[in-house]
Amino acid sequence: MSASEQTNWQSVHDEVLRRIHTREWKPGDQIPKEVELAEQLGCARATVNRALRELAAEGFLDRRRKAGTRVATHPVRRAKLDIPVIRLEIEGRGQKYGYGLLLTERRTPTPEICANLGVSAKSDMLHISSLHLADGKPYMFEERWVSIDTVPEIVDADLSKISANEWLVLHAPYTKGDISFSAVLASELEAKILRTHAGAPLFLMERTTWENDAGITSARLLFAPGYRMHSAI
Amino acid sequence: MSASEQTNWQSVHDEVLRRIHTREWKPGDQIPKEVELAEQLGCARATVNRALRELAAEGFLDRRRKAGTRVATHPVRRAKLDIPVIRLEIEGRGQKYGYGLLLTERRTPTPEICANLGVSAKSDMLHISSLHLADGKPYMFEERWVSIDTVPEIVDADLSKISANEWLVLHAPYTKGDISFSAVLASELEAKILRTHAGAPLFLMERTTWENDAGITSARLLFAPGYRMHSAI
DNA sequence: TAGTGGTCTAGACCACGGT
DNA sequence: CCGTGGTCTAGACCACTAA
Repeated sequence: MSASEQTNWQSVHDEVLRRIHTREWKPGDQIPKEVELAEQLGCARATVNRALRELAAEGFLDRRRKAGTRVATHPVRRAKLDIPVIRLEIEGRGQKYGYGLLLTERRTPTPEICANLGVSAKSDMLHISSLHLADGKPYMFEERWVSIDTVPEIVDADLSKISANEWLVLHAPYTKGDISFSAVLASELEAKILRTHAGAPLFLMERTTWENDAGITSARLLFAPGYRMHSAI
Repeated sequence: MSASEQTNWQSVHDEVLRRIHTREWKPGDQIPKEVELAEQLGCARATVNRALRELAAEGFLDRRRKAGTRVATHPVRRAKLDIPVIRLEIEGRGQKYGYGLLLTERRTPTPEICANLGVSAKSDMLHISSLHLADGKPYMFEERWVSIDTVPEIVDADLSKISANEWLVLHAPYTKGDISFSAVLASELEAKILRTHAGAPLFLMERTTWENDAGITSARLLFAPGYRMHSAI
């Protein structure tokens, strides 16, 4: 405690976390106010503030003006999922990335897609199906709709060379996005594409993005059997 | 720019994000250094630093000493998943939470659990099966192993009243955790418990936690068909 | 209304890492 | 080496909110 030489915000962070872990401060307990902690630990209040702010963001503390800082009673753990471009995810594991464009068509969207993106049924959209491979094996089947109204440049992109996902990342930044995960059964067609059998359990990721309420894209990403998404908490 | 009245770190954050979104600053571009931005926006360098630090944490910027700050070329999106206690997740949606303990037994773990937790095959563990309900319907089936060596107090807990998950949150804080998500098929037993049919696609969440390399618990959480986990990005 | 966290400032020094 | 971000400090004022 007082004997520590280094008094940077990280050491304060770690010290507070230690006291929580050792149950010196229990869930629900009020901890000393910033000024007191700063005195105890021999640093400026701003330093303590930085440490406690991060701990609150990590879910370990609840802070409220006037009420003080308390150890979270139900430490909501926040898993941070990095959602990289698929190519980088595969290459990052040392596998060879492959990509195949299966279909592109320009047409009006299905009612479901309209609802997702919040666009009219007459929207001009690009429908893209593609397959991503890892070491030559099917890895993920992507079905995507892109709003041509919002991103007109997409019609000039060569989507046989660069995946729609990657093109969009570079050319159409979004301001808002939704992502969801679930489990589904492979249909006949999906099974064929992913080289598995109908009825196999597939991990499904659905993403929709907007630029200031203008729908950009809605995608359905179906991963081959055996896929696991993981993270540290 | 100069006309803005409010110059807090959030306005700097938003202004920089705006310049990225409007492609005034494109992926890979170097942006002005902190001192320059502080001058431009009429605030202290610390304020700019705070804003840019958050943007870097959000994945929009890459920052390196001496090399300066650049717009991220592949904006890795970070989805923040809140992993609350199941009871709160259900109650938070306004549904009635129910819980039933199916089985507890004290025994040595399976080889798979040993591998997950990194413990010996002779460990003293508690094996717990339970079912969580939302509005009376099966919601999640939990199968959990808890190390009695690491958390001896668990044997005195009344797990018919409080779920092991919730008990652990209150009494056994962890320092490290893994979480993974995948899709599996329901077995006969699992189908019966979740009141569905064998072969249904189920969303599986697996969690393992440690306290300084001492394994605490490993859990397999099987969600009823139709479960979707989602998040904003 | 008063106490607590939230933030800003100006200045300083440090640490990393291009050149 | 030396420029850039990373951090600390002391002090100040503000904003929220419990009492």
